[in-house]
Amino acid sequence: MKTLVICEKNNAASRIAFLLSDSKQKRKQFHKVPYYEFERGGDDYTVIGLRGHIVEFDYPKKYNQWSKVDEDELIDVEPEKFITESRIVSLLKKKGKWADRAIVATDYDREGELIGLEAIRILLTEFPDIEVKRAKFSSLSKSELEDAFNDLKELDTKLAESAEARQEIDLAWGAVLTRFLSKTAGRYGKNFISAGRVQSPTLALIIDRDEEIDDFVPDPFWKIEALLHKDFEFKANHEEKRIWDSSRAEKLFEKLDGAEEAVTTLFSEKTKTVWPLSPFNTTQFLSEATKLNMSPAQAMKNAESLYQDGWISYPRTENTVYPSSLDLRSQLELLQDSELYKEIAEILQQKKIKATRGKKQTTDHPPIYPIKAATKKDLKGMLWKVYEMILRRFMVTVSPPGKALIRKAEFDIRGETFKSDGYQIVEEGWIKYYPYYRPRETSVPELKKDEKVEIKKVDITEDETKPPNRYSQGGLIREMDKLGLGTKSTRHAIIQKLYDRGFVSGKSPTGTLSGKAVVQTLKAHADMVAKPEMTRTLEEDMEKIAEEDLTKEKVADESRDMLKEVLSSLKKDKEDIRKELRESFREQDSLGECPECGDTLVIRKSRTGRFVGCNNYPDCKNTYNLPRSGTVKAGDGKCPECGAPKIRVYHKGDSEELCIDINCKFSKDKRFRGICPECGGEMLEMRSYRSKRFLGCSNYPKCDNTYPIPQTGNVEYDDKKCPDCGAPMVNIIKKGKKPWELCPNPDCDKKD
DNA sequence: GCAAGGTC
Repeated sequence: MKTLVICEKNNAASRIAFLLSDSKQKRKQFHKVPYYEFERGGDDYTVIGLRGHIVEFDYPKKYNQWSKVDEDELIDVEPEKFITESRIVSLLKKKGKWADRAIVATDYDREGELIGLEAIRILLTEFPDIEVKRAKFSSLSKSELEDAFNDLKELDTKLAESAEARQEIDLAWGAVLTRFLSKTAGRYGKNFISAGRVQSPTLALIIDRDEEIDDFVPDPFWKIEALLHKDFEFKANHEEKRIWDSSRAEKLFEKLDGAEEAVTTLFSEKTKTVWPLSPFNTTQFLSEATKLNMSPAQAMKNAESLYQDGWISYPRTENTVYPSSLDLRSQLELLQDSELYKEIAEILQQKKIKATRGKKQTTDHPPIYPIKAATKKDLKGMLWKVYEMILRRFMVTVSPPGKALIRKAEFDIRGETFKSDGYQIVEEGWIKYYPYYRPRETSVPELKKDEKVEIKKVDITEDETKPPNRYSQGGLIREMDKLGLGTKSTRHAIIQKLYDRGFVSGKSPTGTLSGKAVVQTLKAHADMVAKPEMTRTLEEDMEKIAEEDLTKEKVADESRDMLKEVLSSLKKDKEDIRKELRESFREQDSLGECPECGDTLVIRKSRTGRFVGCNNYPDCKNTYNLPRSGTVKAGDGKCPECGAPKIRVYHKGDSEELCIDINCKFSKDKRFRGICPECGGEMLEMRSYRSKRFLGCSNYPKCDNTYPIPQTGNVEYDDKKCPDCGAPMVNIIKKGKKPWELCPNPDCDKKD
């Protein structure tokens, strides 16, 4: 029998072929798509890896013009499937012609079932006689695979259909709401306003937290602290940690002022085991990566690249328990060739190597761990940082626990009770391998009951209650995980999307005016998309579809009816929504006040690029040119030269403040680097379309003299001219290196 | 120029 095996991705295909053939598989290619062939039990096998979904679910092309299609009409349009991976499809067809049987061996989950079905549908349209089977396995181990292929099941079309229901619902709600909001606010092109089942509740989380912080009213309180001394200085707090009443605090302090001796009334100490951390799954990895100063999206990008190049295991996993098939000792031995060989050697000295286990145990993939040893020479920059964190996390999970000494002491000072809590690491264990975790230690000396302790001083300090913290990006990933929003593969991208749309900004995402306005509109008219419940209901419905208690059609129709109601409510208040959205976007995009008419200056797009225009156009025709590259935001105040607003231009890594009028003296002075030796004009520092900096003559296009300057390091100028060619000399200042001076002119003889 | 879900 000729068997075609269909896998979720090439990596899985290669491994499955390897394991089923006892490494006798042959790798082949068709239009650069790899596949694998071997013989097993007298049958011929071909294994193909897909690339996740090979078709895209979308509306027919003729509905692409937003202005020509009413959203009401769109709700009832039946989407189609478009092939997105044509090379894989042609390989499928070529092998379909050859095969008698197809075995779906994609990931054993809902989306995997649909990915398999998509490939099968393509096969069956041309070769309806192929027998279809499903291999169900939850890890890519030899024994599981053998079992699965010896006991083939049927493809679960109901499960796949439940995933299709999700696709239909997500597209309908996403497209209808996105188009309605964008059209209503007049935001077209890449300025569109989006909404969706996952992104909108996530945005609402951020906005809600912002509101909590804005509405927070701090409550003042006082605390009284004694500085004691035995062997060393340590602190003791009054048993009332927060004293709300100022006069009571005052009285207490007066009572204690001048006290010289504290009497120990209680002392206890014990040691506590500090257990090592559990293995990394995607959520925990991304959340930890915040400590590397990386956004989840950047961390994921680096992890994917490490995975592609064979340094780490699959980075998209929910699992926090290593499979029993992973030999921890030999894995550590293998990793000894890495930068951290010394630490790994220490860990290997344990008689027994045992790994910690996290709470989540799934069988999709193993937790993230390093599969190949790397040194700093192999990996640079952020890649190394991410690899090191994954390596150290793996080391920690197989390291001995630490020990902490916990001391509690209570004192009597003039009839008042004071308390000290000590926490000290006495055995580092795993902690020394993991610099990302630094416990806060406080020392309390060994004491005896009734022992008298010297008081250095007693302090009273005023403090106040604090609002909750903003979500860090890592914290947001954890919250989404908890609420079931998105998946391990999509959460980082969803957060990135909120940034890209301008709904949030800052390192810890904070809502912008437009983000706030969008959430407000959705809460008023489409409450369900702004809440995580929509996902929860959808999950329940999908389960019912898979179990045949509901049909996909029924679920989709009900959802469409709900969407219709939401849309009519939105339409009823369209004018209010328009006002609200426009106002917030105008304020957000504002670069300041127009000096001609007092209205708002905003960035406009033209065919050739961008410029600043007045919101009062056509009544006010005031415009300004903008630099070609960089992100432009409102600056701080007005230009001292001409009174127009200042702007701030952001480039990767730095920013500069200029007058909105780049031809104004203020802007020119800021960019002035010397005199052009060709025409006597001014050499200004400029940026190319790609944000590359260079020196250009202010008389362009009359004079086209330019000089390249270094892209890294700080560049300074000191009015010196090159003695040879007259170009302004450039001083380059790089971290850890002596500053050096150079002539930027590539044609200059003095260049060295 | 729409969503979210796979994967590169």
